[in-house]
Amino acid sequence: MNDSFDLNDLDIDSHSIPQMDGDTAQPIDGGRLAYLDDLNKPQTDAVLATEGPVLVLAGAGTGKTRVLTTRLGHLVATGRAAPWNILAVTFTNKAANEMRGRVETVINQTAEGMWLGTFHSICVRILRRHAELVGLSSNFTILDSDDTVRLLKQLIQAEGIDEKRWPARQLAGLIDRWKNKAMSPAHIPEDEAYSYADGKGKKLYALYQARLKILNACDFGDLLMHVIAIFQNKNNKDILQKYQNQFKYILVDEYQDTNVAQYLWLRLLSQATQNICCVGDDDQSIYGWRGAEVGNILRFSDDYKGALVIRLEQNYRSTGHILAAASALITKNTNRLGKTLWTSSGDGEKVNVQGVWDAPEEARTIGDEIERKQRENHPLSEMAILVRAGFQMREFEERLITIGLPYRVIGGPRFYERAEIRDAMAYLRVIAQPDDDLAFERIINVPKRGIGKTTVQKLHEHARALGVSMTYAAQHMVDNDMLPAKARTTVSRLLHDFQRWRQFEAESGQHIELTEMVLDESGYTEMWQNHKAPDAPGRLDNLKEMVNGMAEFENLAGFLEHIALVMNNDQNDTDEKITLMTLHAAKGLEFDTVFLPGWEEGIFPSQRTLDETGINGLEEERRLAYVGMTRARKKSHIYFAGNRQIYGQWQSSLPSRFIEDLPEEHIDVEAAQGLYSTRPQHGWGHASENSDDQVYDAMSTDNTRVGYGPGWQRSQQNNHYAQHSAETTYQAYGPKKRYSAIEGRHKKSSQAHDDTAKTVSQFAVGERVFHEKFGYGTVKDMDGNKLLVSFEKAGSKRIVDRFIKPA
DNA sequence: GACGTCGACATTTTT
DNA sequence: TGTCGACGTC
Repeated sequence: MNDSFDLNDLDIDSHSIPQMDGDTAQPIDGGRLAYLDDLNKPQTDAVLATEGPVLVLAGAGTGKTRVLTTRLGHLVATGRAAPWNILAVTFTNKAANEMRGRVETVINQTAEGMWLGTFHSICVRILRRHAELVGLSSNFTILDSDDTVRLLKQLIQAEGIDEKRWPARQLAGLIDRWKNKAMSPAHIPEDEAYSYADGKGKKLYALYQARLKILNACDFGDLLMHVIAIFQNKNNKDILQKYQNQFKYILVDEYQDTNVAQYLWLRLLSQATQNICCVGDDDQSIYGWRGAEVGNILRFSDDYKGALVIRLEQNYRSTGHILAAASALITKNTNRLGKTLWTSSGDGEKVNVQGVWDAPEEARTIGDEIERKQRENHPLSEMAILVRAGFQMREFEERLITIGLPYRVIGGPRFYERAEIRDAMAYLRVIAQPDDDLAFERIINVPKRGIGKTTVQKLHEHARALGVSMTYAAQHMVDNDMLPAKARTTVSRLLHDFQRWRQFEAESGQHIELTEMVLDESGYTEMWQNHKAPDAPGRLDNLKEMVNGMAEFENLAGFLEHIALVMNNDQNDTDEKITLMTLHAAKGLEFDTVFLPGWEEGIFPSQRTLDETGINGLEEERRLAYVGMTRARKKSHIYFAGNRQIYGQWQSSLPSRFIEDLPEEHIDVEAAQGLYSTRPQHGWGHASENSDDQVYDAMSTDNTRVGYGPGWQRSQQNNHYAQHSAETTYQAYGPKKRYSAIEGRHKKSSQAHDDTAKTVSQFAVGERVFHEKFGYGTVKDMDGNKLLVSFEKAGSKRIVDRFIKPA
């Protein structure tokens, strides 16, 4: 897929690439090195092969991070390189932080000076030094995707393009993809330019870049692109050479996730020494859709002649059956380098594959299994439910709430994406960088100061006419009396405020005091104090949290940069909770038990992926399945439902083809006799002898009936469950007393929580309560600590009282 | 500026 | 079937 760019075109070939003779990658025979003691042979080789290009193919659970950190430590400990001679790049800040911590353990000293960070953070560091070479000043702002979209929206409007037909988001995606491929506006081929607004894509891209320059801003893609441009510019060859000389050893984590731009960047930096060690696993490449090129890792040996390829194949994580099933699955992929994972930890338990009637039953089954394991003292923190897509989560959340199991969702809205945080940040950004129009515009009327659309429009036009930023234009308009009296006073006051804050920052450098001052004097805090929305106090708390968090940073600039690059929400709570997240988010993590629901055609593999990217997409989906299965240490459960509601429509579904990729000897197929093996002729079915409590639940979950779709008739012929379901359907519409009668039976089945059920709840019927997820509601009924709450927005829910607060 | 209505849309996501 | 954004009205 790399034919989309051309090395000659991008001028990489103007620098000669020295060829290695291959011998330089031999392990050296040093004295006894304690940190090597616990490494196996290939791991040791990977650490010791310091010279020349090395590709470490690290299968899931084979001790990749350990090799990386030991290698880094080894380079320093043996004096091969000073910390600042080492460049180690990762994709996420989390990975970078973890690596830093572990390197320090290995070498028993701080890794200070080492260039260890994400591609983006390292690029920022380089770019701040040479910003003027790409027309920026060194205090440039880093825009996030939200800013980018808002900026593009303005440009699209200015071009008179129908924003409905050609959404800004789409253009943002397109530009991002171009940047991932290291394509500047000049590089966009004609046919690609036509993929947006009848050929205006290329022009808008150019306009956007021009606008960014005026704003003294960069988006994420630019961080890489600008550095590449600087490195490739013949007028300053010395800069690339300087970095090539400095970085004697380069390490790259998750190499399979690199995109074209990152690949080029690495090639430019590594050409002189060829001392580059890339670690990755082609079988875990799951980010092709956001620009990652598996081809980079597949091609490594061609790119770097004489490269040493080391395979880490001993798996220390999963037991035999899990590993064998996952390995069998992944061998169905054609485009891979190939590894044979093995373990010495014994067979363990087979992978459990289970068919269920529908999504509610899937959630119930998993909930029951979690409770069963909990009774056997398995910690909740060692269990995870991994879904393909976010919409699958809801079912599980509701079930876990109903049965009272604590859970945590990874992903979702992040701290720094909250409106109040972004507003506060916008004030700080304008202080730090007056040209930051996007920030200025965001808060010009927040809190309300009576600067409406008209005034903003005038500022815009004036700024464009003068070719300056809005802050400057505003000052100009105030000075030259170009605004109506009222607007003039307000704008003038705001500009004065900013000047005062800027001055305070410059003189005192007290960024925390500054922030408190700004939030107070701007009236922002007051705005939320007076706000009557139920979440207003929470927002004030978030602001406090932000201010507290600032203590970690030396100054305002440091803080702003951190926020721009580290948008993560440190969810380091180690509480006893089940983890619920997407398969993508699970990469790199591990749990004793993993639940993998929704293995159905259309969902997993995702129909959309299949439609859009065909066989490559299918293989990526399969890798995702592989990633999911290999997260489990001891037990992996796979589920598929025969019916699922999609966009409100009941649809019958077929088990995922990935299930058929799993060898029979490594799985046990439960409660689905004649179902799994006879797909698809007989459709699916469910042959379990269901107990009454499940019938109750099938009804209570949607309060009317269980799923009813084309699968229904087929399943009726051969199992009890369909009959129960039929009865449930009837009951649901029947007299209400049946509800509580069956409820009694349900209680029997969840003994794990019956101890709490005997306690008396602090709440009373009729009391108004609040729930984090469902909002406000009223207690309608109670049974011990289980309440029936009618929520204003979310409808009636049965919830254990510890999830509820008094309103 | 708060609120209601209508229509489009509906994977995965880090920096 | 639900949500969210855009738009229009009081």
